[in-house]
Amino acid sequence: MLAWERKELPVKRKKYDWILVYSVFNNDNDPGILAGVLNNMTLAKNKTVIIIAGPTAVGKTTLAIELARHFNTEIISADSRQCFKELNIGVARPSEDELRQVKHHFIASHSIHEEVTAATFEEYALQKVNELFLLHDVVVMVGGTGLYIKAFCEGLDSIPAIDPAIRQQVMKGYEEKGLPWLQEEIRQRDSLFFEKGEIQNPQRLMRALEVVEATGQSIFLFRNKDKVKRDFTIIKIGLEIQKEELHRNIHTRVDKMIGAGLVEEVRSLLPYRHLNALQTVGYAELFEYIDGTISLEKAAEKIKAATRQYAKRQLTWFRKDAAIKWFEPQQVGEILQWIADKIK
RNA sequence: GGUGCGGUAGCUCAGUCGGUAGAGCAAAGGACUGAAAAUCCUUGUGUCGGCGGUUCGAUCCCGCCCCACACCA
Repeated sequence: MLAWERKELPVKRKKYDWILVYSVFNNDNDPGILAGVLNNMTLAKNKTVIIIAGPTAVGKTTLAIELARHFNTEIISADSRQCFKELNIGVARPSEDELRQVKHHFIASHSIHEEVTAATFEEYALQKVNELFLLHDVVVMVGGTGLYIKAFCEGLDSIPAIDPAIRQQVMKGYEEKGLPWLQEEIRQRDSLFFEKGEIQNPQRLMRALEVVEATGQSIFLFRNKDKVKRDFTIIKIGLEIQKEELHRNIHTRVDKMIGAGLVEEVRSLLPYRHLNALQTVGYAELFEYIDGTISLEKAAEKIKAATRQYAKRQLTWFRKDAAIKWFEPQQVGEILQWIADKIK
């Protein structure tokens, strides 16, 4: 067991490699590892991340495990809900058995009480990937959260961190005074966003407002800078199946989740229903059932519909990414062949 | 068997004092750089249960029939 492997080092990633070297020197005298560190620092260009994207219930987990075993490597999940340790059944976390087969990261790694965002993921995943590159040439990333994958591949714009007090004040204003207030604030402070932004979308308006308040600049002025170029190769694979089949998968999976005790899982999270992490398909609907507003059958129906809609949004997002090569989940041979061609 | 209430979009229902109809949800398409399983935008859809009658004109009024629900027998 490597001494550094378990530690979450609270450092910026620029310094990270040096800290690794330092800890390897101090805690581990395996020369192979040291060579790996040095090798990684000088020859990072030969490293590859294989990303598997696609809608929920298409079969991403199974393929990811197959690929990770083939390359004898580990998996970084890119899923905005499976990262919460309190959420299990409802977010279709990989089974114990699957997690035992291949080591996963960003699964049950955070708490619903933490603030986890695309920026959190970008930092976490970059750090993890560099760590894994010490021992592997290939790392597998799987997930359905398009924005997280994008943040990992291209980076987010460097907007300064916003004072939580400002954020709270903006959210409070919206809760109390509603959308017209938000629109009026934006009209006065950020005319650029008012003209070109999503003026009906409270979340975007609030973000834009907190950015002008904190920086004095329109959020749009932070945009469109050059994409970050990562010093490793990225291969993107998309999984897709016929819509009817996907819907069938979704429906049977929802029934299985409820059979597996999802209602109890949700009931135990009732005190935290206001948290962002619980604004999640499967949880929101069962809160209504527990409230007595709707029947269990109705809740199951709503979960199925919401999951179908979610899958559709994922597909809309991923389809516009021209870098993705699409396959059916069972085309493992073709996928491996395609990867081999890209890597060599 | 009798009485009552209803039959309108895929679903739940509104409506037309007679001039062939509209909401929500679902569906389809799309957007989306610190909430992203979130949030937001756009777009259909109809033999108005059936058959007759009255009327220039019926989904609406009248008659009969069919179906569902409730109650009474």
